Amino acid sequence: MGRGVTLRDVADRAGVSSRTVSNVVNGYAPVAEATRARVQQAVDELGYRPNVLARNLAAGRSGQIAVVVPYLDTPYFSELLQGIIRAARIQGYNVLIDQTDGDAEHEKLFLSRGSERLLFDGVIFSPLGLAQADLAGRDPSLPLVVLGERVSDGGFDHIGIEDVTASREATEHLIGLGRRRIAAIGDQPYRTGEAAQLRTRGFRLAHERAGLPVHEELIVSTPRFNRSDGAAAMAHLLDLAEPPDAVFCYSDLVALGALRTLASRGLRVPEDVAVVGYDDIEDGRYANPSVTTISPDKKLIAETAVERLLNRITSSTPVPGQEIRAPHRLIVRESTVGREAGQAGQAAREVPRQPAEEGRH
Amino acid sequence: MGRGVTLRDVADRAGVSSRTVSNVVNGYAPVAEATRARVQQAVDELGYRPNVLARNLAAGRSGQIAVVVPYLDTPYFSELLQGIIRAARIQGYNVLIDQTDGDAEHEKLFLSRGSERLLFDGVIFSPLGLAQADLAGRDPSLPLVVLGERVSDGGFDHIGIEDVTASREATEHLIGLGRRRIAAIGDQPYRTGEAAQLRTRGFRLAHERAGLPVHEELIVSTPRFNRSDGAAAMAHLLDLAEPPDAVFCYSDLVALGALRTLASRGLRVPEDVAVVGYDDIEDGRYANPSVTTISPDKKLIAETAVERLLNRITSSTPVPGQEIRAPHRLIVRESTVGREAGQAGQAAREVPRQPAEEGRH
DNA sequence: ATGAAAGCGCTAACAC
DNA sequence: GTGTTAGCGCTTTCAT
Repeated sequence: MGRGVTLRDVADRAGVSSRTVSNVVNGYAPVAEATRARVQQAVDELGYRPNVLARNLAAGRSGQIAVVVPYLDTPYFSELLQGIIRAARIQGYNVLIDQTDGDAEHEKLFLSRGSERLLFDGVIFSPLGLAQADLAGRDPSLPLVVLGERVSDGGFDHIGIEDVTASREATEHLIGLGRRRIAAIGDQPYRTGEAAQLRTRGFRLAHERAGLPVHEELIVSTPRFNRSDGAAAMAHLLDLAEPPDAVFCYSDLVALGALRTLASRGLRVPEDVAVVGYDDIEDGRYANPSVTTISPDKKLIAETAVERLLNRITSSTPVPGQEIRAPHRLIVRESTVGREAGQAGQAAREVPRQPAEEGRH
Repeated sequence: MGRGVTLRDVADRAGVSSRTVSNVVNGYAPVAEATRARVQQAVDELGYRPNVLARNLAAGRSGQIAVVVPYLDTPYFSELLQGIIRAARIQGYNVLIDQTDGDAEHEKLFLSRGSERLLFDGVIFSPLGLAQADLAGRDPSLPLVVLGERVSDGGFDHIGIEDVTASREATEHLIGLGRRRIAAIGDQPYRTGEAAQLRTRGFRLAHERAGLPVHEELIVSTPRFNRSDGAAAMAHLLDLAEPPDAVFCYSDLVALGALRTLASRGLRVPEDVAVVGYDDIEDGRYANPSVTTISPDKKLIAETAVERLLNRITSSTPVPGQEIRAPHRLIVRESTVGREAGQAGQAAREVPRQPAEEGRH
């Protein structure tokens, strides 16, 4: 049953050469209708299945792309991954997953090793531990698309949203609500925390434009962007002499953690503290209260990443690196404006609604 | 830089045959120390990297396993996947991901095609659309481990938890709390809804043992196990003349959706309605209220799945299919017992605690 | 302990 | 249009 039936077997059976069988199977060169039928019949009878490995070896390509993310169980990445897999499959590519746990060494290894040469034809990479500078040490022959906040050096494509703008908008939303002691959770002042730093910049910029002072003690750093970090940071903020009346969280996960702490302390959201997140993961839409957030166009990011990468892979001439900006929106939900009157008691099949949506960019 | 340096190049450089280089690189046969050093030096100088494809073709294995799940963005699967990738990597295997969207045809295709012969050496498969019977039509030569609620037919290994027992325990927990109108969300009475049916059986069993009647109108079916299904089902239940005072949800996602509806309706959890979930995903631990749940040992499931699969792959003799039961626990959290006194106002870095934990099985 | 050589199964020049 | 054939880069008997 398909075990070990080779192209040659089919060729013998059909009384043609392996070349012709190859052509029939791949639809490459034109083949006479009579021959094609004969070959096809032999293929069916023998249950022939091409050996992908051999094909790839001969063709010098693997038909696989690798996706490297820090954490797989982070909703943002799994949602992105889902889009990437769908897009890749349409183009006939398989997707190999690697998870780095944010470890810089692991990430570096992945880029430097053409090691797995031919195991994958290109990489979609979402660095975390890696600093911009580390990207320089990569294998230049490896087609690469980077997601997140690194900047293209010309040798790869980079896709991201306008972090500074988005963060400014998020903060302005809070300011517009009349909040004046606004905290920020997620800053990462060290070398590789570039995403975080952009968000902090936007946070400051919003204050600046509004002529408001930034309360430095309300900017708290976290090692990661996850729930427990958010919960701990929120606890810290609430223990301050003058706690914040609003929080801009650098991820929805952080926001969810913060909400958890607020609930434990018996504080009301948004009355006592308004909360904004970042990423628009599904958890945030169903959280209680639902989370106001910056929503990057993940589907577009995924599709563009695949498209650019395949373009790089198949192009015979070097492709100049592009900086690509994906659009984002601020989605306003309960964690900043509260539950709208009448939202309780809806029709049976109705899903929690997003009270308002404001398109930007 | 690594482009096209072959074994033969290294051999020439070191003045040995390619056989010897192969031995050195793979550490197979014993090699004289002097030769090994010379070869190693040539390898380093030339920046030689083995071509995985060629190696695999020659060796007749791909060094890859495929993992097939219905949805990637479902936390339960992404958490599982994370464990699988880690375990596989330790054994030197790469992981190829496929997402079926629960489509039975897609799932069937995957099993029947030795199509991608040699693209992966085996499959870890979490079927959803596929019924037990469909598993029979698979390529018998493909090493297979099935996760979830199908039963091994002897040709593959199956890993799952005791669904009936777990569901009974979850329901008994609710009964023990004095609830008498207990609903169940997630039943799937059709052919392929086997996981759901087991849970419904456990649900009934608990009632039976307690000498309590099952309120049939409180068992509601859902197409999937996700948040929106849970939210809609809960809305339906609340619109009944006699709404439930407790709900057993067949996944944490369903529970999260239900919680969302309850909050929108202004109902208190657990005072008005107690909620139990299934899967123990991270969202549930940080939800507000945190979700009491059945916690399968995901790490063990992932590791066992990889171990069994690799065993199948490397074994020269046929391995009889095994039925493997992974342990589970009922983890009691706020959604059934409420917030413990004094939980509000804890130390800064403290993460929301699980009020109580009860080991079972 | 090491070398020579035959494939693994397919693709793609190169001929006819 | 179709056959011939030389690899793709590595593993692996079989000698030595």
